Amino acid sequence: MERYNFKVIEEKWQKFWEDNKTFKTKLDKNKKKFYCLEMFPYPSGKIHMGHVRNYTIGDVLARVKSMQGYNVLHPMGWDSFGLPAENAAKENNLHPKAWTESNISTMKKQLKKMGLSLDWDREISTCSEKYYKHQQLFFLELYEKGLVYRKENYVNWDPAEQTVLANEQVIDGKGWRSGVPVERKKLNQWFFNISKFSDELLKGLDELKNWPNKVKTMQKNWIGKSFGCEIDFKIEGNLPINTIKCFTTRPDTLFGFSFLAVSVDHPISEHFLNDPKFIKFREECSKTGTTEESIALGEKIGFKTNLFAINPLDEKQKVPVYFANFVLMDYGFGAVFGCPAHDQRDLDFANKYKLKVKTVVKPINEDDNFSVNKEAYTGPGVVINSNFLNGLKVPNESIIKTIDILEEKKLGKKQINFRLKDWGVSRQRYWGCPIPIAYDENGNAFPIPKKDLPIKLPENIDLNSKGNPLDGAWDWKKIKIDGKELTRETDTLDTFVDSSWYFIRFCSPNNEKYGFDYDELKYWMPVDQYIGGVEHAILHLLYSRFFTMALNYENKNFNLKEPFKGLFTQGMVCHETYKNDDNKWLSPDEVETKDGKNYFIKKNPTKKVIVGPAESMSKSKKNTIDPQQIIENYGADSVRLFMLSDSPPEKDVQWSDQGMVACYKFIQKLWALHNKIKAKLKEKEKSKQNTDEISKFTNQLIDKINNNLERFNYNVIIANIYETYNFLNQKISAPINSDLLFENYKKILSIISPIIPHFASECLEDLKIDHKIKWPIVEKQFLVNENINIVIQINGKKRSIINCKKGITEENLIKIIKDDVKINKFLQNGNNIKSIFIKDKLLNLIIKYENK
RNA sequence: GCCCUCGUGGUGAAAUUGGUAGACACAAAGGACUUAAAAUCCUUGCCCAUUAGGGAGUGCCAGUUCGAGUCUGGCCGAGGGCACCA
Repeated sequence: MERYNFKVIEEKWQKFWEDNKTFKTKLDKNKKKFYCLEMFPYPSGKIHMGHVRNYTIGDVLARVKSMQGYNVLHPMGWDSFGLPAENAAKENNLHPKAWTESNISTMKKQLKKMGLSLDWDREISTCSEKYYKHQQLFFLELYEKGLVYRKENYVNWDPAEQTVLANEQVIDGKGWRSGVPVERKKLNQWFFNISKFSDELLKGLDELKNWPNKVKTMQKNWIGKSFGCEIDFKIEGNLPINTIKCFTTRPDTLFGFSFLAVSVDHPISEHFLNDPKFIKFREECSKTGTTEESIALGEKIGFKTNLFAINPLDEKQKVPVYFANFVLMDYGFGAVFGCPAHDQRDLDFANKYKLKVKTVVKPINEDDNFSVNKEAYTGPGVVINSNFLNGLKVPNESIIKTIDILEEKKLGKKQINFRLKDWGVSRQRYWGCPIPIAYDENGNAFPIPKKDLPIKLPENIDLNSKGNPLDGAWDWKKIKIDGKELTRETDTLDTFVDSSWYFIRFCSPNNEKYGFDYDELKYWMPVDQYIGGVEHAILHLLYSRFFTMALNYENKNFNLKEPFKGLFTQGMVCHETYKNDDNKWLSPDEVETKDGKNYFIKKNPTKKVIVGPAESMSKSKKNTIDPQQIIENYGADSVRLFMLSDSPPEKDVQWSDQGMVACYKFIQKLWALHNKIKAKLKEKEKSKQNTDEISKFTNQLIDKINNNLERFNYNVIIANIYETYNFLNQKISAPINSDLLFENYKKILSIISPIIPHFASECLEDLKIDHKIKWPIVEKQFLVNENINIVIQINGKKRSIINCKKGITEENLIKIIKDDVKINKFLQNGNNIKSIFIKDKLLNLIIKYENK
């Protein structure tokens, strides 16, 4: 027998699949569809282990569904706009387009080496004008529907990338990609009106039964719906300000009112612009708002005005008005009423400026003298010290009643507020989708006529200019529309826009007229199973949901609200980290170990290596393993097997060289077994011995795997396959009926084929079985076992296991166990006062011992 | 601070509805084959016992139950998300 030569065999089958267009998909209304999609990659240069894991999980599912008779759409493309291309262009003096295309070509080859069942005829690339021309048209359509608008706004400015970031892209006050503290800057920006769909985005989550709760919770928190009311506070003072509007979720604490705080960007600030002290205060706020320390400390600072706010429920109560750094202009009305006793933030502020703290809610168990000093009380209880509100139950009754009172007196009204803000999509960079808008000399915006689309990116451009290279592209910028001289918008769209509809494009990737074809959209969408990293829980997944709703808005033909019916978020691939004594990262290639505990530097084996914990693979920590190397060394099937072994797919998996080798060896063992089986089949054995055993095993295996597939327990499926090997390898030495062996082995091969497709195809061909094999159907009669193990417990403790006929009665079982040595001794000195009998499973005898 | 998830051998982990805890694999130790190594195969796995067997045991403490990894309450620990959101 020859060793299994994965190099030859994998190449052979990959060529076969490509030549035969095995995975090409067409719309076929007679067949049930299944749309399986993995998040498409950014073409950074090479594929990484994260891709390998993601695409293996998806590929297994796509292949299984296809074998089960579904018409499977399983496409792949490239999220190919983005800043790294511009940076690489500067470094290597290579145009972003050339750099991107070269990366795509490399990565495509790598993906093909994995043996994925992808329909490459549907390949798309977001940086291609064939793709983005439709995006520009969508932009104009949304503009017409009023879902896109332009406004001057404070934005998150990333000084390293010289561009604007969306709120979602700011993490701990830093740019999500650059890691540099974000600054505040006022700019004219294009926005998508995502907040219009706040409620819909929130409610839609309830319908997504096949989404992980974790992701739904994250989106729910991000949308941040809160129920409360708006209140107009009357203002007294020497300025022409009559009222300030506030939003509050706790109107029931109005009698604890002690100050009113507004944002420095609040409209009333215009009355203070002549006050140098205020200007200075405002500068301080914009600085502290984004620096690291201020976020960590959360220090509250205020600027006292000479205005006073009047409590609407008690006109005698007048409190000072402050500007405060903690009040955000873009939430609520940019103003809050301060009740320090029942809000920690307000309490911190009140303590700093020595403001009154009046307790108006007490916990149920406390008496009326309860008072707050250092810690605000935010829990449930009863309203006190609040005149006509006294005695109301906090929170539900008190809040609803107070709102009723305020509405009745026309002092306020019920209000629901969302945390979700509109999505700023303007980016000051070259390598992105141009925004189809131009301006006249007064800055008025004009949409570019649809017939003039696409607006292509100019290719000759000075990438070394500061800021956005498009600003200097005068030939491109100047245009004439209907005789009017206009200047193009030079900002490009956030690349998250590109990925917000690519799953729709895959349905009709070659439709030149429009972004999709309604017939195809209707057949393929929604995506049945979407698979990707949990890091996109909010950004990409929320934007995609919004974009789908926006396309659906005022369009009866579209008829799709949620793009992803099922979502699965896989864990990351981790690896130990290594450092030398200069605290510099070392790659796994640079270190070696003999005992698996102590690591040394390869070039200098006397130097010890500091081993850090396993972290997700990243270039900066140098703890990456190059999939290409691994595939070359062990083959795609081995890597696929390893990616699914050991850890459940939703959890992080730790890379292990030994684990990888074990998978490689297992395939070799499977090949040896295959050859033994092949030899056995040639014997044409007619034996009827143990004929049921192998059919039972196979059918129970199929049943188990079906269940595990449904629950994404891929690691358990791999364990089932190991069990199968152990079983067959043992049974093969005894006589087996050849016909039965063939039938069952065929089923077993079909089950493993989605996981290790090259290997399985080779074995099938070797036995002259058609490679287009179907997923086996469980023959239910084999799921039943005639003999069964029943657990015998004495006082709840396992004492014996009895093998007997299925369906045995309690009486007969008791008769049998009386002769069982292990059990008998427990029955000797006691009375059986009770027994619990679970048919075919368990018998628990409760024995009372006397004299004990 | 708030919200969510998770704690099972030396390691990664299994265990549909409460019913044989540790499947499957990695590592380790011992053994077989071999002149030797590699490869392969077998055994072991916490405590007591020569064996037979027994005991403890799923982060900790209680509870419900004939029976708890699984259910309930409290505590401890780890990871993730959000964070002046009024």
